[in-house]
Amino acid sequence: MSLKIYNTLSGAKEDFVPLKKGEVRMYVCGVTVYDRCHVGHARALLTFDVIYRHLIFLGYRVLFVRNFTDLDDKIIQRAREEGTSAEAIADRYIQEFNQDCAALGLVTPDHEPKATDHIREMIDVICRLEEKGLAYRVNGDVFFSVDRFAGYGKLSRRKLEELQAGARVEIDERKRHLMDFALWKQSKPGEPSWESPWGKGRPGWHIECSAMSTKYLGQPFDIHGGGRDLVFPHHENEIAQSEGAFGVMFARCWIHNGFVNINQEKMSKSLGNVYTINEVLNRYDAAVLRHYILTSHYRSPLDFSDQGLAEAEKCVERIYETVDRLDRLPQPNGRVKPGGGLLEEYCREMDDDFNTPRAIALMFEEIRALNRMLDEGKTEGLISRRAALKTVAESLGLLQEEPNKFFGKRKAEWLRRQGLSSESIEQLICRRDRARSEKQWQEADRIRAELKEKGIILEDTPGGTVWKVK
RNA sequence: GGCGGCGUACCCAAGUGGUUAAGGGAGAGGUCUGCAAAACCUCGAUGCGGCGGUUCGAAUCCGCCCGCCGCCUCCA
Repeated sequence: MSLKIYNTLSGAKEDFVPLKKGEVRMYVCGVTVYDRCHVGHARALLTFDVIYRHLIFLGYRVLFVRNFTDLDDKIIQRAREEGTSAEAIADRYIQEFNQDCAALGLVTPDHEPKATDHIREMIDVICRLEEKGLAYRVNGDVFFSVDRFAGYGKLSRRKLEELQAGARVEIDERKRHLMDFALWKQSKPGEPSWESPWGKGRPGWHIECSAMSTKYLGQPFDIHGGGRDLVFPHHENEIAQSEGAFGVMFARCWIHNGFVNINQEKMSKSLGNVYTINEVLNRYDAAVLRHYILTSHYRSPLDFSDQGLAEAEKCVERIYETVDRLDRLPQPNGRVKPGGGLLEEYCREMDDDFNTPRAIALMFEEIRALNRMLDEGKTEGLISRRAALKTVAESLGLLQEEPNKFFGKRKAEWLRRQGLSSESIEQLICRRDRARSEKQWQEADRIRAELKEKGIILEDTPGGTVWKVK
């Protein structure tokens, strides 16, 4: 049993063997901080969060780096529009990003380098490229010379001729080859700029990831990830720069997540169909969004919809309900060894290119089995199976809090919106219980209907009446 | 124009050569319950966009066709 990962570089699932035994070095392209993050970002973040969690589950030490692109045309433009500095824009959206990540329950990378903190390193890489004849200057700009790098196109499986034939890029006459790209740009007035061997300017987009990944992870390193859209040109160019500069392989395994669509269309600002993470999390628990995203395989396109979110919410409630039931069983002292076979099956599915839909299916099969045991009062093996279920749910990041807290949050939020107090509800429940004990069913049902009007559902359990939100 | 992907039940979504095509949601029937709710049980695609082909055997491989999408330009 071993981990297999689909490697964009080879176009096939491969056995994953890290460079150093027991240790994985992973770099994931982060965000350009010029606006709020949307569910597309959430998918990328969650995909690599789960990949990270599975690597940890397998017992690897993981060194995880995710960058911030805080230097970019869009940031500069935004700053101009708002009459502020690029730095202020970047800072604001880094903060927003950190809030989103915390709300999503993501693990924190070991390093989150910012491009602007690594100008020196980028300049060093560009100098190396110049020395090797892979870069050339035009006035204050420096370009990478794609046809001097033999492997250009190997990640996106494109040939330079094909790119040339179909390119719709604006032709920059100063470039030797149409696909040459900027390593360093001469700064225009009012733009952020740094001193360099080529005069005042700023780095091109791709060079930051080459410089920062190598700084924190060395070269080569094990996993490089990001959204599908980054395959070309971003990652292709990173490879060209890094392998060109250092003469050794850059990243060994490339992982790319699929896109989020809205009604079969790409989510984009121009189409006006963007859901921000914040908007979704105002309406649903983070586990709901996570569950929704993980029920599709990470490489498939995912169609985002309100109906999908609502369904995911029911699934997540089911998980928490079951864990809640299980948690009422005795809690033995000391560690319980997870049992029942779930862990092995879970591992097998996740080892197959992170098949989270299958992993979730297994979890629900176990949930059904455990609920049945609880219904029938069978307890043999239940404690260890509970431990296994929780381990799996935690490893997927779907179970990050106690059921009480999960349901409590929803109740509190509902009460706040409805302007109700929990006391008033408890009171009604008390009255109903009294009516029930006196077999005044009409009165009891009237109170239940009254609460239902307010979106509150009652459950009469052997341990008393509990209430839930809708 | 080049490259790549997708089309599985009412909806979402696994499965990529071999017993009865996962799982979830919705729906129907049932158990439990004063009645409910939750949970559990049962049912649900003789068929995997269409047509051919390869094979003892295909949702799964090949060809063609139809429909949809992405990348080639900033983009998760």
